[in-house]
Amino acid sequence: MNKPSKPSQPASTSNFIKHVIESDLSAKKHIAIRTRFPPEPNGYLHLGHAKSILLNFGLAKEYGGSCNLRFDDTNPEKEEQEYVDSIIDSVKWLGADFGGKALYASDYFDKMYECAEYLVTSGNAYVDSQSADEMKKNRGDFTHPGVDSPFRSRSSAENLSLLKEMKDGKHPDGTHVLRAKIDMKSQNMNLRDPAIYRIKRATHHRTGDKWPIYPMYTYAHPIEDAIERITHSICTLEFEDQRPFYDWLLNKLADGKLLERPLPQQIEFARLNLTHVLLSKRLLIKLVEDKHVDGWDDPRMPTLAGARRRGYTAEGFRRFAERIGVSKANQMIDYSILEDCMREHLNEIAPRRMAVLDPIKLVIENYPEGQEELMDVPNHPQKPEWGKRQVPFSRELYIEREDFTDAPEKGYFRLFPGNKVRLRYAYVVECEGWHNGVVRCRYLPETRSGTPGADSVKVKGNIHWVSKKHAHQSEVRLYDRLFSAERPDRTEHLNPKSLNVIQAQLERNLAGTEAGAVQFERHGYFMADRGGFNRTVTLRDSWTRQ
RNA sequence: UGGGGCGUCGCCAAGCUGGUCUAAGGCACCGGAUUUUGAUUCCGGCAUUCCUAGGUUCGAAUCCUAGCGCCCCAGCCA
Repeated sequence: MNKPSKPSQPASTSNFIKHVIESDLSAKKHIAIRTRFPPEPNGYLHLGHAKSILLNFGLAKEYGGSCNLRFDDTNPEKEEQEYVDSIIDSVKWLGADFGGKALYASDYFDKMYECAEYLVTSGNAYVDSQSADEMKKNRGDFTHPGVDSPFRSRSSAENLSLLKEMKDGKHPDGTHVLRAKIDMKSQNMNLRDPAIYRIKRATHHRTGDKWPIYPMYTYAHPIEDAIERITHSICTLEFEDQRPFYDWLLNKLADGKLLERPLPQQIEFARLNLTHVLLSKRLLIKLVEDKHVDGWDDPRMPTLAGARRRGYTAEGFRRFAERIGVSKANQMIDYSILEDCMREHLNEIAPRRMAVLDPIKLVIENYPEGQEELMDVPNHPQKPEWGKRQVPFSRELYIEREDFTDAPEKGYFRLFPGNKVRLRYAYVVECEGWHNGVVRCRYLPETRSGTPGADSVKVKGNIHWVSKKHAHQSEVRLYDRLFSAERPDRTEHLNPKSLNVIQAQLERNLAGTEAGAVQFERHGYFMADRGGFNRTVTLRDSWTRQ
């Protein structure tokens, strides 16, 4: 018997973020690092978020620092408590330690507003009263510099009273916006006086109707980081152009003594791209609303809630994150890598069971009618310490339709007339033929597993079975990828065969409330869910692949 | 088109203050061994080459120059 696999211990490879952290630490810039995972509560967490979560929390753990879970709830129109709850749930499930207390950008609204007044009085921000269209027009484009707003030169006294009026709800939505005063001619579009506060009469899921104005992400995020004393603010590549503003803002505010140094540093990495999955929030919502799937936690969904029901494990995700690494080069990861990580972990933790998914009957003609035996079956062939269980054996069994053929192709070594095969953990049988949909064979009594004669007859094939009389019928959901296209971007790419619900015959030990992950031998890993089993991932198969 | 990034084996990815790089590791793939899961495990193989072309140097994936390719930016979204 093989030794249990040793836990794969990938020498945690280095990456550019670790270099920055290590040099900051050795330069004593920080005594300990603090990172953060800052989702907007406007949807369910998906596979892409897993990379970010594992990166941020992983770094904190590796360097003995900490990592905050912070909701970036600055746009009340899109955000809901339902999302907050599901996000917390998923983050915990992934095993991330955020100290048990989630933080909220909305808790800093007062401080942010105070900072805004400072910016206005120090001449670094102004209230613009152009329409959105005018602002857009005056921003210019890649080749043309923007032009200053006619309101750009308002006095700071006027700006301050206008800002206060905005805050006090004296102006309708869209009539004014607070802008940072930087450079309308900057080559970086983000520095052409970015909007930092807008008037928006929307009820916030936490602050209710207290605020008629809300800070923009661009403005809020750096302040959130600084307030929480984040040392390394890790985000995805598309925010690179935002970094100059991040630094500009924080330095102004630190100069004004509104924030403390050392200031957080933004670092960008490439987001996860996976083949065959779609992570666009808009389309994910469409899948749910148009009932292409059964909710956000449908096991086919690329959400963490769905992955969990599918049977994916947090440890599997950790291995995945370790495998794919972190860099600034856009990556396109094949979905099979994720599956392989799950398979690798499940192989270590899933007890083995027998289940016939596509049953046909097999009758052992020379086995006494009415006789039953209990076979000792190991719960995990590589882990004898997991013990054995007893599985009833009798004259009539279910076997897998695929395990019999009357016209064997070259290389096929399972059941066909004249061939011998072992009924796993039981006897070797010889196939006599096939009649009325029933496979007939004779068993060799001396070959019972575990007895001295077990190996007296050598066979290549080894198939699983379930005693017909003792079988436990159950619903099993076989999942395939949701999208057949490698890079799906519309519902037309949906795989019509992504779900196949069947009634399977399981060994009776699978009945009842036994939970968690199991391996159906020779099939794959399955997760008990809602009265049945979900196929998490199949076993590797070098035969049908040929 | 202006700006910001990125380009090392089929997919990721170390290396990038020049020599120990005829380039680490993982996945995939190809052998071969073990195996009562065509699974697992084990052992072996797998880039004279680092987007291209020049240059600097005794010596370059690492420095310089010029190209090429891909990604991101013109929300009162995040």
